[in-house]
Amino acid sequence: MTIELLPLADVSACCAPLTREPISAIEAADLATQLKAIADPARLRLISMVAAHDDQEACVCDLTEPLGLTQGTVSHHLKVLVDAGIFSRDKRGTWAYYRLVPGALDSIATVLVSA
Amino acid sequence: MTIELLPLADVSACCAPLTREPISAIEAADLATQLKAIADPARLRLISMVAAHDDQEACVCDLTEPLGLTQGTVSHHLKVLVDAGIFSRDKRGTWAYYRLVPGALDSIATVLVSA
DNA sequence: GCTATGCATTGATGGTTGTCAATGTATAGA
DNA sequence: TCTATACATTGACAACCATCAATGCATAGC
Repeated sequence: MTIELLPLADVSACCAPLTREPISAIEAADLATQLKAIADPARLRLISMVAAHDDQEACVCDLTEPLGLTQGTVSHHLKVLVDAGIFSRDKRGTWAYYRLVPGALDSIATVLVSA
Repeated sequence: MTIELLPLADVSACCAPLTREPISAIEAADLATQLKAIADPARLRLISMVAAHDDQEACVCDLTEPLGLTQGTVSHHLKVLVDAGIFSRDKRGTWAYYRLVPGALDSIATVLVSA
C-alpha cells in the first residue's frame, strides 16, 4: 500500500523570512515545533542515516543497532519526525520503511536564510 | 544548574550535508545544540524582532514589552542565543545591545539543505 | 494454531527547560 | 551621596522530554 502525499498543514512553508519583519507568536510557535523535532542528536542522526541509506529509505531494524538506542526509543523518535512532516512512513509486510519527505528540510532552511 | 560552557564559535561546524552520509554522534550533538537554541517561540521572535529593528540591533528594554515576558526571562533567552553564537552582545553605558551574528543562521540552514 | 519477528505503545524515571519573583550589580543623573 | 534605570543572576517550580523495560499487536512461516 503505497500511501504517499501526507496532508500536513504545510507548516512554515509560507515565505516568512524571519529576519525581514517581526513574526507573530503563532508563526513562532509553528516554526519552533518544526525545529524542536530536528533539534535532537538522535533524530539528526536518524535523518542522516535514512537519507544516506540504500534507496533513501530504512526500516527500524536498520537503525536501532547503529544508533545505539533501544528499539522502542528509535520508534519514538521516528514518530516525532513523522508527526513533524520530516519523515514519511510506509509499512510493507512486517517492516515499516521511513523516508525523508522531499523538500521538508529545505522549507525549514529557507525560513532561516536572510536573503 | 546548567554547567554549559561550550564556546562553539565555529558555527559553520564543517560542511556536513546531513543528507549525504551518516553524521557522527559528536556532529549530531553540536548541530542539535545550535538548533535547540533556535527551537523556541520566544527566541525565534527575539531573532525576528532584533533583525527587523532599527540598525538591526536592540536592547533588552526594546524587547521585553512587545514579547510579553519578564525582563529576567528575556535576558535569559538572549544569553542562550549569545552562547549559541546567534547573537552578539555590545554593552554601551547602561544598555546592552544585541545583534545577529552575520551568517550564523545561514550556516545552520546550509547544513539542512540537501544540495 | 503455534511461534518467531518487527514494530508500536505504555509506564516509570531522571534530567532538562521555560518562566517568574526576588535579588544583585553597575551606570547615569541630580 | 542618593536615587533611578538597565541588565544579569539566582532560586524555585511546573512542565516537558529522552530513555528504558515491559507489554501489546500485528504479520509471516511452520
